[in-house]
Amino acid sequence: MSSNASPILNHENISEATINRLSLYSRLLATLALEGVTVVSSKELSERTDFTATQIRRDLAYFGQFGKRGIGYEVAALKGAVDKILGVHVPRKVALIGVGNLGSALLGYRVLREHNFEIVAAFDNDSDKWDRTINNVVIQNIEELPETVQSKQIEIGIIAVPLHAAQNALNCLVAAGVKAVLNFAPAHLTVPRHIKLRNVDLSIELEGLSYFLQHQVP
Amino acid sequence: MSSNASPILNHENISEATINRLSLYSRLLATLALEGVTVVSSKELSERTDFTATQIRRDLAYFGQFGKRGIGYEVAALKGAVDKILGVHVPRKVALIGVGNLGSALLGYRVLREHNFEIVAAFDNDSDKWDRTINNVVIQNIEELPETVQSKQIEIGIIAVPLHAAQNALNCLVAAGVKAVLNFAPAHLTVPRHIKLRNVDLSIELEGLSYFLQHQVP
DNA sequence: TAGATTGTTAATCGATTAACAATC
DNA sequence: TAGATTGTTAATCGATTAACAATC
Repeated sequence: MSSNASPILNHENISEATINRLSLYSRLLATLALEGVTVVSSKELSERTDFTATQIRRDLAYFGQFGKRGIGYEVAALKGAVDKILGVHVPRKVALIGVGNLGSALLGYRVLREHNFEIVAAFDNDSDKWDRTINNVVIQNIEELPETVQSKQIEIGIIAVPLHAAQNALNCLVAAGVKAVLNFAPAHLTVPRHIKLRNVDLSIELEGLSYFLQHQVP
Repeated sequence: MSSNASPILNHENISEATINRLSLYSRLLATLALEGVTVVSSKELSERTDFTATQIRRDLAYFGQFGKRGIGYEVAALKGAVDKILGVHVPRKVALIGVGNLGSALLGYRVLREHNFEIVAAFDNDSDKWDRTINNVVIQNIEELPETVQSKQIEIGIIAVPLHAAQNALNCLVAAGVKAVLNFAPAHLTVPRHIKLRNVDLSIELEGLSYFLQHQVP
């Protein structure tokens, strides 16, 4: 009745590339479900992605056996399994550091909510902003961060401060006890090993495009 | 006088990982220059990044010889060389597809300008928006895209439309002749091989954090 | 049963790292 | 010269792919 067969093994060594691909599989499976597809083979999945059928089967096999030989994968069940592996259904509480243009936008950003990330506290070092409310979140003094992380059981920090303030924001978050950080500042930040840092860094994307355009054969 | 020794070899097979690291080197070198550092060794660079000294020397060696044995690298010269490899100084013209919240924000976004990406045309399929001007860019009917790409020598498309319209936007851009695309829609898009597609996909970052939190040893 | 497709092993490929000769 | 550090080769490591037995 409850969740079935597939025991999600906690292999230590799943590569980040594999996890990123799982994200794409989840999205593709959602699309297929909308199209009314109920069963899909690794070959069909590969035709709609950049990945080989073998790689897809390999990625899934790290976590269990989800298919039927000779048949393929049941779309809904596989989507459920992948989402469970990713842990996307577990709600996560977030502290936002920096309530400027970007930070304010993030407070109302649907994609965060859709992934069960809830911003439950926001901080800024501009005292004029303290006690103002955006999207039901009160802006606080950064000094209150440790206590708030504790009392609200916050696991994640989002950095939306200017470049020069980013490393300090990160240090505050780590000291306050968050476990993971999403960084929007275009800065190279240093984190202790037990903290997961993910960068949303437009600069890298733009420079990647520049390189491609510069070096393509005309 | 003009640019010196380092002939930037157009190796076919530089990995994307290497290019992404070059971006970070560029940023780190900028920081070092601000700090007044004029010469730096690969060992010192490695201490301020996640990368080993060997890997840094290896990455640079793909493109030429930039250091002095026994000494290290001259910060300003190396930054110049890396930026030249990345092609960041070459101005690029951009067409924006989708002038909603995100698209409007991108029209005024400094990071694009700082990387010499100039949005010179914007398109939307809402006819109410046509002929309105944002940041000196007139919003056009998407049907005018091919002609505009041609006449304005646009190389890059930015997709800022809702999920369901993203693949169509991409198809239009490719048909119009752009060479590279930056996609902000959280969609898995299909491109011909000769087009470079880079995704700014918050979903992947969020799901990566979810996975980490779900599977970390407590 | 015959055909299809998975899950997995073994082979290959590519990227990282260690080691070191060249040289400042 | 002695010490330091690069650029590069060879060894290692890890990730992808090919091949195939298991099985629906």
